[in-house]
Amino acid sequence: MRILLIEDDPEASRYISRGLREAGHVVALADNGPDGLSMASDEEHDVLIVDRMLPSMDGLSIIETLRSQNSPLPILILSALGDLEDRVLGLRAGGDDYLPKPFAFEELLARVEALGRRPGPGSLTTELVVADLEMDVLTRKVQRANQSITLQPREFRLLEYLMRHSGQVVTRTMLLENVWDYHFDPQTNVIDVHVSRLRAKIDRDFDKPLLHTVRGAGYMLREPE
Amino acid sequence: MRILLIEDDPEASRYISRGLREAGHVVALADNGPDGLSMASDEEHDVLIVDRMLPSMDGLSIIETLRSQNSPLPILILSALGDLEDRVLGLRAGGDDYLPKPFAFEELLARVEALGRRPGPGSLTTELVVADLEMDVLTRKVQRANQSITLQPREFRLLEYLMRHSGQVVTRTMLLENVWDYHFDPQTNVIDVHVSRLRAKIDRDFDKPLLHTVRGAGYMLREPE
DNA sequence: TGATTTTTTAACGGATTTCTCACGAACGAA
DNA sequence: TTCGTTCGTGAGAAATCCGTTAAAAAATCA
Repeated sequence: MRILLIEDDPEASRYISRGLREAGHVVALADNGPDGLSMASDEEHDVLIVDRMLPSMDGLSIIETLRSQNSPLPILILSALGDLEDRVLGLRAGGDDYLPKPFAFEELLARVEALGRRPGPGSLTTELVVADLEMDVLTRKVQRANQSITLQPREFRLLEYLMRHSGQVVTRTMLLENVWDYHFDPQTNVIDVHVSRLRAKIDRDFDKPLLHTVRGAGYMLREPE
Repeated sequence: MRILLIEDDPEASRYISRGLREAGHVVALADNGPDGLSMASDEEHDVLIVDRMLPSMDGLSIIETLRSQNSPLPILILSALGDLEDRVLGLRAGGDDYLPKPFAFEELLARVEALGRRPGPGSLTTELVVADLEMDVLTRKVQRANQSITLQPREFRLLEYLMRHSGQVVTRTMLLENVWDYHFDPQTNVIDVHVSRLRAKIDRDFDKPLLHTVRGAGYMLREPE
């Protein structure tokens, strides 16, 4: 795997790159923000590891710049700040994972490899189609049978997730995790309520329902027979 | 993957175990330290997830005890304490990875799977086949001889478990643990009832039965001669 | 800030699923 | 065969799950 490491501290840099190489990866180094950014823009790498704090250009700025250029590169943020708030900041800026320093090298390796394995955000399609239901993620337009449908933001995320997993059963846990960003069970029926409203919009006025409940398991969006 | 979870908070416990099961793992639960420790000593698990803070016996003590018994079990520590000192303590005690609460469920999953040294969810078998009986775990479709079969959720779990252990005798205890999440004997014939109904669906209308009872021992799903 | 929109919670009914119970059948040992 | 045990099945009871509505809470925007 080709990994780009942006890290100003030479000692940390040597330690990390050495370990990654031993694990069979190809590592490129940048010891400052601007250099790192231009290297990252080349799209020659599979994963970017970036230090949160850099002298000239902050790690977060690098991430923001890359994301504004629509770079799909998976990014792991290293930081001396371990608190939740900082984690959230990093992930909001467009980071994919966050590792507080100091860390066990194994942990770094596991996360980097996990990031590299998954298809980056850039590889996502922006136009989703299931039967006569269509969604354009960029313009946020949704149509069924060429009739335009207006969705609330949460309904939109819900439908997007269902469409990206059409033909599969989507469990409640998956929805909480990916549509609500809840990492616990809220003990309420939020999901049911939103599914109900979504149904009213995409299924009620049409012949064949697309959104099916799989009792005891979750929901499934699928093409009618 | 067989995962042992030691967690006293029932809500967290339910949430985590449910998600792990949905990802295709087999989860055993302990809600206190001593129970967890004795279960962990059985060497029946591939990964241990343990809460750092437990009422009676601290998570760290469990880890230390296991390590002193030379257990090689990979251990993931969950903790509300996110600071460095606590991480180091945990890893020193013999933990392999450390995850501060709150966490994204997918992060937990990725780490657990990394620890278990198995390729991620992609390689999990989602299509099970025994003779002319087929199950797709993702779409929840079950067919025998290309005839579609509708199962209730519990029947589905039961059949999935039997198929994943086809050719082996599956005991009642195994079923209670893994299909019902019971860690005690309910003193009723739940299992018999469900096996009976499952048989009606997968065996009754077909020539060769696949699901056999092994008197005094349990059941076995296997290919006909 | 206050008004409006959006999301979440709560309550309840209906439907489905699961469990329990009772009893009969099958099995194996003497 | 007979007896004790284990297993299978049908039917009803109990528990659970899901959908809807309305109202409260939170977020957004002017």
